[in-house]
Amino acid sequence: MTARFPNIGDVATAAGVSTATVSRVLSAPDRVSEATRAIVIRAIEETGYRINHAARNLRRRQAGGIVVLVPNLANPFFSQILSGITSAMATSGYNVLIADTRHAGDADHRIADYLHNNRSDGLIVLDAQLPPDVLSAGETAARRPPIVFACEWLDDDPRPTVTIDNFEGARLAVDHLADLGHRSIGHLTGPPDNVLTIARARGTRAALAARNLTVREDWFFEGDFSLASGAALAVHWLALSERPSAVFCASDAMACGFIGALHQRGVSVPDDVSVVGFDDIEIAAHFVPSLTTIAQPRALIGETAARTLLALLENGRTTDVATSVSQTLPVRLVARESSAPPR
Amino acid sequence: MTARFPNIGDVATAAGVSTATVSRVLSAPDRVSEATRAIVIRAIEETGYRINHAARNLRRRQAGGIVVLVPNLANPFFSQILSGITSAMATSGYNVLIADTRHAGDADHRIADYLHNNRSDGLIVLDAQLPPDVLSAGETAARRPPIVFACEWLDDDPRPTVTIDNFEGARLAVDHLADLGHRSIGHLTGPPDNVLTIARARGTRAALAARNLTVREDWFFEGDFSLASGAALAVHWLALSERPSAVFCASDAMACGFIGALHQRGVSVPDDVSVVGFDDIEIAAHFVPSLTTIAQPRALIGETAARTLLALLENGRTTDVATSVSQTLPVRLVARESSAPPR
DNA sequence: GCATCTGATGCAATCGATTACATCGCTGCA
DNA sequence: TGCAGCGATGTAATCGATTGCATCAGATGC
Repeated sequence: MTARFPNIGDVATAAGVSTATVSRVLSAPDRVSEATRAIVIRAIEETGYRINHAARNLRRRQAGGIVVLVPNLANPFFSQILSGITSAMATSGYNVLIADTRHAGDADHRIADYLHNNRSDGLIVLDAQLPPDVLSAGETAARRPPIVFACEWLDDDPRPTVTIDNFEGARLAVDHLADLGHRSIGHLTGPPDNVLTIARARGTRAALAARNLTVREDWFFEGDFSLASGAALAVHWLALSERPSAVFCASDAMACGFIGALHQRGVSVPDDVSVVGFDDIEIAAHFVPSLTTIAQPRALIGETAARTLLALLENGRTTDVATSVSQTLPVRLVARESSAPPR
Repeated sequence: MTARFPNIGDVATAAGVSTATVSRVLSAPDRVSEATRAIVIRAIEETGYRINHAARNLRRRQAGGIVVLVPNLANPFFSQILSGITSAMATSGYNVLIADTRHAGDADHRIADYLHNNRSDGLIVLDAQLPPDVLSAGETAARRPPIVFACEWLDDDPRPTVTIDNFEGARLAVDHLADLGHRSIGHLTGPPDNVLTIARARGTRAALAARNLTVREDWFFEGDFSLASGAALAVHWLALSERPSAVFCASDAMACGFIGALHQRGVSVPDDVSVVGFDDIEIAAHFVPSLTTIAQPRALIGETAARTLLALLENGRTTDVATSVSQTLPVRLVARESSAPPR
């Protein structure tokens, strides 16, 4: 019914060459004489030929795409990392599939499916809390596409990882508050088994200790990085008989939720309590009050992860060098209105 | 070097049947006797067989995925729509590719590539401001995969579109402010050639007129939906000799940017000026002050668009019915702290 | 002038799943 | 008994690009 799309054979006929030559013009232009190449390119344009990726991928025994496993697409923190990934992947020829690991529709078997070679050529994993059997570097790993971890990581895992220095970030936050004169500092954490939570909480404890400030367990509140959890923890904080004069939140979202809920209850930031966030998401600079936070180079994290994966893929095609590098990107403190000297 | 993955032939051998039967178990289970089906399924499990999508797509002459064109991945407004789309697509077998149309890496030719049938089986377009030749329903359209527009649309375009009632949303916002007693109401718009901008501005003007309130052109400010533009327009607003007592912003992001910048300059919301946003993004409820806004059913928009596209794809396979429906989803006002009676 | 080499190109097998068509065995009816 | 009909299954062509190997023309060397 509908006219067939031109295929490589049609181009070959139009150019008066064989399909092999057309294919070479597409994938290895150097192996074709300049004159022939020009003719073929013209024929491609005239026929309106578009390469059929399914056929190419089948023959090349590849999937043609990489998959990004992200814990929560709706979190603006991740969208900018995705931006960096897609930007770095744009010219590579690989498709970028994004899968929300916490999403109902994306059941476990679906994720496991992505881990299979003929579904994707590689993965960037932003969620290290997936079931261990899914991510383990175990025996079936040979059948799996290469994985690059970003933001989160698995302890003692040899695979390449792109992270920031979370420990240092927490130290910067606590030092900043201590420098302002705060002696009582609380901390809102992420989910307890999360590596980021652990690293940031350790950094917080270490920095407090280094400043000779007491580490009070009842000033550590367990959240989950979300706006809602920050708001919920504000209620717990208000219920304390003795409240810290400053709170370091393990994410900007929690910080915003926390400040918002305090505001609803007539508690003012930074007058009544100073707040420092983590991430420097876009809203941080515009929040009321604007949010002091630890900035992560989000786009750079994404780009770096993507480039590392591309290198792995390239490597896999040629030699079998085990490219395993861990890259730690810098964080910095951005001081804004939400932190001030205690009253 | 690496052991080959089991293919459909290996499964056939293991089960003692032909590849055709295995294929039928996979794609048309009804056409295989129950006994054989059980044997084949066992063989699939034993061999660890995974279907090769490249081969299937090649044979079926399809791309195996749909593409979502989104103007800005980093905007949280879109991420929830994407959530809805991926959720509705999860069980369909189609991959979901996300392309950021405003992103440097995604040049025009790349987008045009997606518009070609053998690159994607269908598109969901959230950005109606792409170059007209890219989206036009013109002569080459037959060679193109079906398109569903969502959020934004092209006027007089026959293709299916999922939107909300922007005109009504603007009316709700203005009526709310008028009900509170505001007689002078300004409006921050999106980019001037955007359909949403136009519809919301028309709704604003109509509602003002219906209330016998003057429509003052110097109280209409041109933004671009972003946080930064909201902040920039706050400066312009402050420069007015006569300021409206309320401002309706065409996006929550602009509203937050606007309020944040006013706060920096000592102007308080809602005491000095009431603000209403549009979208009800997650932060709206947690902002300081919490933001009165027009809520859009974001996940539902995504799901509806996805389902419409799936219906189109299904249709295309059987009959050639021109499925062309426009669906308008409801909006509602969420009153919060940022709007109050004028002083 | 002839053998050899090199670069360009063509031939044809191949990747793995699907599906039109053929086949086979069985039931049921005349 | 014979044959149509039907459900289940097998055979083999097919989708479109890639690539190992063969071929060929022209250049180079002796």
